[in-house]
Amino acid sequence: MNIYDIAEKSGVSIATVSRVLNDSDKVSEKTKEKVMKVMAEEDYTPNVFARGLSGESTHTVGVLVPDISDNYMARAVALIERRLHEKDYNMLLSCSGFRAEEKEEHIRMLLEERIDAMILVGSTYAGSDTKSHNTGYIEKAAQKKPLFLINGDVDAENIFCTFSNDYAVSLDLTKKLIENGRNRILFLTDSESYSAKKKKAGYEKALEEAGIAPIPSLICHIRNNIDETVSYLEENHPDFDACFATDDAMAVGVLKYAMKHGVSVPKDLSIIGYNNSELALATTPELTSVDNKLEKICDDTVIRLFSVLSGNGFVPRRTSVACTVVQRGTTNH
Amino acid sequence: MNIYDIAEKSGVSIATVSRVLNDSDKVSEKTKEKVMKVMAEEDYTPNVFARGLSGESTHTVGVLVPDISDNYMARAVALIERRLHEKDYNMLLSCSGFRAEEKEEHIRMLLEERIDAMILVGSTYAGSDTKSHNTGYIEKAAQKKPLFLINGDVDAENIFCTFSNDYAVSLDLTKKLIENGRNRILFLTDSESYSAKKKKAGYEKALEEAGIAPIPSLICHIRNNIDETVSYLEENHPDFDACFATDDAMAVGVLKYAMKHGVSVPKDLSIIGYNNSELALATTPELTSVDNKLEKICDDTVIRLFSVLSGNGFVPRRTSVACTVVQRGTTNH
DNA sequence: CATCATCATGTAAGCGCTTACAAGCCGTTT
DNA sequence: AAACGGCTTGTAAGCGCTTACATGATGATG
Repeated sequence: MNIYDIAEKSGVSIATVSRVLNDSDKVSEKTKEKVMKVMAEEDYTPNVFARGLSGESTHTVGVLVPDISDNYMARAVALIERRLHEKDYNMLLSCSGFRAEEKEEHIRMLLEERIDAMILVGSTYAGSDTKSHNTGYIEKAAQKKPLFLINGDVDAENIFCTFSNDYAVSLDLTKKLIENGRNRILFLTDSESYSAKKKKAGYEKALEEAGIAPIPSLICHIRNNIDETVSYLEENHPDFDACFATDDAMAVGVLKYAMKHGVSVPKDLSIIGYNNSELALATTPELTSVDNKLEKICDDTVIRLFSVLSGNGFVPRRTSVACTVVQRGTTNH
Repeated sequence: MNIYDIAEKSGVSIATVSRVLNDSDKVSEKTKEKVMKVMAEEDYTPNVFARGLSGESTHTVGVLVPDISDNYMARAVALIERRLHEKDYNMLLSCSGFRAEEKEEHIRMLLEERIDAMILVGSTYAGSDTKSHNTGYIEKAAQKKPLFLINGDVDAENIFCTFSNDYAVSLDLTKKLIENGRNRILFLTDSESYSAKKKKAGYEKALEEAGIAPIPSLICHIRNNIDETVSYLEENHPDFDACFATDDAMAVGVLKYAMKHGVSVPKDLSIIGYNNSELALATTPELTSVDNKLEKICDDTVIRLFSVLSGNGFVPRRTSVACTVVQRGTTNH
C-alpha cells in the first residue's frame, strides 16, 4: 500500500496525495477529504524511508544519556518521550556511558540515522567559561542538527541549553548548614558533570564566605551508589557533621553509615541529597533533597526543540530553571 | 558524500561500492581494500533512508516499555541498548503507559518506522492458557516484524518470549513464610502483568497446599509507589504478619509503615520485595528481594533477536530464566 | 585454438516519497 | 471574445541505495 495505490483509488495524482499528507494549503477541501477518506479506509501509513530520502523531516529525535538506569535520567527520558510522542515524533535512544570518546561515537551513530534534532541529557559539556572540557565535537555535531543540552551549557550556534540554578541552590544550602553550626561539611559527588561542578563551586563559595578553609578530605569523588558510598566511608572514616551529596543514592549511603554507627540524624549530622528521587522516601528518617524540576527542564527543552524545527520565531539559547529544596527528616532547619 | 562520490574516487561502479558496504563475497580483496580506504578517507556513512527504501535492514529495533522511569524497566532498556549498540543497532524507544489501547497505538507507530524487530518489556501479554487478555493486536503486529516479549508469553508464530519462573519462586517463598509460622501473608501487586499473575498464582497455591484459606483483604492491588503503599495501609490497616510484594517500592512502603507503628521487622513481620532494585539497599534493615536476573533475560532476548534476524538456525520461541532470592534483613529464614 | 565456465564488475531499474515546473480550468477584465 | 491571473492538479525528476541481470575478463578444457 503506497502513495500510488491511494492516488489511484481516490482518482488523483500522487502529487495531490502527497500534498494532503503534508497538509499543504494548495489542495481544495473536497479533494482533501476524498483522499483522506481513502487513506483511512486503506489504513495507509507513509513510508518513513521514502520521506527521509526525499529530504523531509524524519520525525525522529535522537536522545543521548550516559546511563538510562540512573533514576534521574530515566525520568528525563520518560518526560521527553511523552512530549515527543504527543507530536508524533519518535525517539532514538542511545546510552553512551560517561566517557567522552564513547559519547562522541554515539553521537556520530545517532547522526547517521538522520534525526531531526538531538538531546543530550546530564551533560559534562560546559562552555568556554569553564574551559575544562573539550566541547569541540559537540559544536561540530551542532552544525549538522540542532543540539539541546539538558544541564549543559555550551555557547554556540545551534546549541540550546537548559539547566538548573545549581550554583545558587548549593551556595544557599551550604550557607544554611553553616548557620546551623555545621562546619565540617562532607561534599560527595559522582561525576565531572556541569551540574556537579556548579554544585561544588557553590559549596566552596559558601565556605569561603564564612571564612571556613575547605578540607580536601571532605570533598570526595565517589560512585553514585548506596553500597559504594558506605564502603568508602568505612574505609576513610572522614570526620564530618553534615553532608551535601550531588545525588540521593550517595546521601542514602551516608545515612546508612550514620545509622550503623549510631550517629543521630539530624541531631548530630545533617544530610542533604539531590534529585529528589524515590530513594529519598525509602529511608527513615526521610531524606531532605533538592527537587531540580526535571519536568520543567524537559518541557522547556522539547518546546524549544519544536520551535527550532518549525523555524518560526526567535528561540533563546540558554534557559535556567530554579530548583526547590524539599525539607525532610535528615535536616532540622 | 554519497555512493556515487565513493565510486568515482575509487574508480569503480556504485554496485561495487554497495557490495563492499554489505560485505558481499563477490568482490576481490584488492578492490575491497581500495574502496574501504576511500570510504575511510571521506568519512562516508551510508544513508539509512536509501538503505531502508531499497528493502534492506534498518538496523533499528523498536522497544516498548510501559514506563521508563520504573527502575526495573530502565535497567532492562539499558541492558538491551548496550547489546544492540554492540551490533551497531539503534533503539527506537517508546513509552506506552499501561493501557492496552495506548500500547496498540505505540506499536503501530513503531511499526511505521520500519524497524527490523520489536521488543515489548514487562508485558501484560499472556497466551491462550490465561485467556485473560486480548493479545490479538500483538499477534497482528508479529505478522509484520518479529516480536520479542520480556516477561510475556504468547504462543504464536514470530513471537519470542523470555520470562522468569515467577510461579515457582512465589510458591516457594510463600511456603517458606508459612513454614516459619506466618499465616496472614499480605500480597501486594501493582499490575495485571503476566509476571504479577504468576506470582499471585504461586502465592495462592502455597496457601492452598498449606490448607490456609485465602483472605481477600490481604490480596491488594495498589500503585507501585512507597507513599501510596503507606497511605493504603494507613487507611485499611490490614492484619498481617508477612508481606510479599511484586515490586520493591511497595515492600519498602510496608517497611516504613511497620517502623512507624513500632512493628518489629523481621521478628513480628517478614517482608519480601521483588526486582532487587537499589531501593532494597536504602532501608534499614535492608530488604529481602527476588533477583529476577534481568541481565540474563535481556541478553537471551537480544541474542535470539539477532538469530532471528540473521535467519540461521532454529530459534526457540519460549525461554525461562530462574530467579534467585536475596536474603536480607526483612526476613529471618 | 575455439569454447565455456567462473568470477569480478558494471548497468539500470526500482524502492515511495517530495517538489519544481508545467498545464489546465475558470472567472474577470478589457 | 480574447487575454489574463489565480487556483488546483498533474508530470517527472531526483533523493541514495540494493540487486537482478548483462557484460567482460580470465583461465581451464577438449
